[in-house]
Amino acid sequence: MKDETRERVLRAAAEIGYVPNALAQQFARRKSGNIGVILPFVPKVHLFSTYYFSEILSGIGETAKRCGYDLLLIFREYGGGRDYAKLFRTQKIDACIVLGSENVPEERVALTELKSEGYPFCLVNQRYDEESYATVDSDHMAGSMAAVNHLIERGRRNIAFLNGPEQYSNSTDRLQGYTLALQAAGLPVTAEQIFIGNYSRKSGYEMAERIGKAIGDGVIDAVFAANDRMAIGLMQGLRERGYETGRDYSLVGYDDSDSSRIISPMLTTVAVPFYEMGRRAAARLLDVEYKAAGAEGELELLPVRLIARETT
Amino acid sequence: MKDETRERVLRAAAEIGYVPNALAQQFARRKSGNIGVILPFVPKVHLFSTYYFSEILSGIGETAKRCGYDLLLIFREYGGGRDYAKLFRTQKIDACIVLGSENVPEERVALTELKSEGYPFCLVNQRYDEESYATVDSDHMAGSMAAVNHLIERGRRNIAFLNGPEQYSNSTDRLQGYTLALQAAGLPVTAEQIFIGNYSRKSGYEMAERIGKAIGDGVIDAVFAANDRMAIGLMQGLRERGYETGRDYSLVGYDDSDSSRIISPMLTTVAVPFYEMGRRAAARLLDVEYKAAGAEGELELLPVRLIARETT
DNA sequence: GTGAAAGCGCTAACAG
DNA sequence: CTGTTAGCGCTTTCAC
Repeated sequence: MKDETRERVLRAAAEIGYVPNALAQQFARRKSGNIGVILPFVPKVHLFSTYYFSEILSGIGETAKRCGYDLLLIFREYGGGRDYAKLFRTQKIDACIVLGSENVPEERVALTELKSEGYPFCLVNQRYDEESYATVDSDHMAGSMAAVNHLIERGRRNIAFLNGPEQYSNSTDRLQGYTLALQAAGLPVTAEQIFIGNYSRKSGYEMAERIGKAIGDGVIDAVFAANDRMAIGLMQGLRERGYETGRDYSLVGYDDSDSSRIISPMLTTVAVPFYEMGRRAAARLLDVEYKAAGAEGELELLPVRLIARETT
Repeated sequence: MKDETRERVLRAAAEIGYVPNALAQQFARRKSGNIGVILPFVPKVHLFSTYYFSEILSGIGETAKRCGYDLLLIFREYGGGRDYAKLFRTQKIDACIVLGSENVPEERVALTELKSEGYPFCLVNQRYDEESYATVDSDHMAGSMAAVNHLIERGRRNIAFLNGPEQYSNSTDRLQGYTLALQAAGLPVTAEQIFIGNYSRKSGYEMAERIGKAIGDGVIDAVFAANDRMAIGLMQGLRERGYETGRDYSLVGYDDSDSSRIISPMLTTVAVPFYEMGRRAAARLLDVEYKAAGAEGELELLPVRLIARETT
């Protein structure tokens, strides 16, 4: 339109103190301008305390802001439903990112529904091999192989694995990486070397009883833990039993969380680009340029990096 | 209305798969149903990584959900404006909670505007003595006194204080508590004993040079740090210089963060009810019952608790 | 207790 | 390029 007209309108608007009403805009446009972030229910732990979510969320926030979207937080609750599609039907959100998704029946139902109804969504840090959803994940298989290979290079031969629950692709990916690395090195993979926690520090701590015994018996000389929290809990538990990293066993964690740098000895771990994962998930949903750039594949796998520190 | 009518309507709605449109509801009601949470810009640190915000946010989320509100995250950006009032004018939010507020001119302007226009908002963990805003804070003066008294009881006499920037009431409150406790014990308060960091681990780490020297000179035998992150950074820095807690100095942190339990030796600290603070702030804004119960005062001060651990 | 209708403040489509 | 107008899907008010 004519510059002068624009001027005139703008001036008039300023004069009467006009401010557009976002509610009316959203209504008329039939777009909420919100991107929903679905957060899992984590009992006891106040969710964000986990480094993991915090970083991803920050990444999402950065991109959402850049694209003119607001971030709507959806807290799932204990035993609460997963009617993600309803959020779209009621138009509360235009797109959504699912964090902490887990491969259980009701989650699969919810995601299938989202997909079949054509709502834009993206998973972060969880893959479903049966079904192809837009996903941003990191290469945890490679990360796990790197962790185990690192232990092998350090001369360790009896490497235990402290994994998380199998409903997370994170866990199964790591198991695969662990197994592959051992096999490649010609080392046996035995069920007795594999322990399952729940990614909490407490579960790592409690595992110290069994793992400590195995170390004492000389059947384990290193542990690869599927996240830093469990690694740290384990380290503390083992210390109480008189076992020290370095002297009695080597230890590798996963996530490169703040804690891994704080504890002593500092934890060797695998750095995951959580922030970047959040950014990409949001960009895929919101950023026209990013879409145009052809992030074709349904699954993006980001590289991870081993960070060698004192526990190895 | 008649039960039968209700039934009939509900049935018809189910039949045609009717779902209310939240956008239209919000528009017609002139209520967004959103509570905004304003997050400070923290350079470098991806905000949520801080235990502090994570906990508060979880508390807000719990209450918002209970009251039927959604949580809209507002990320401030570097150098970005603080036009909080605009969020209300555009009707994006019905109420808001300001996290990480800091006493600087432009923030005061923004808050004054909110108040003068009568928008409902609440500050968390930051007080303004000049102006009375709805606020939920913890009793950091008492917490600091408890920390310092604890050191005194342990026989320490030359207690340094590693504080944060003065634009946070947190910092000034702690300074006051520190000062009061020393005075009550008849100990001198000298400027040489007071150090200022910025609440980051790095700033604590860097302070180890000066504090280490003071310990070496025998003029300091204990440090009270205004948060755990700085305490931990300091501890690491001092360790590199050959000073160990217990043997060479005592140390008290603040926040009772996860990290305080993870490091070794475990950090004596002050527990702050962050989660509860978030809950209350939200309840004050949203919960009719809570309002009715008469949370009259503009300022709520929650109690904190000293947690004695190994560093003292 | 029920039905009808007038907005809410914008967007988008269309005529001038 | 500009001005006009018909909705968007609900809530609320008002008759009945």
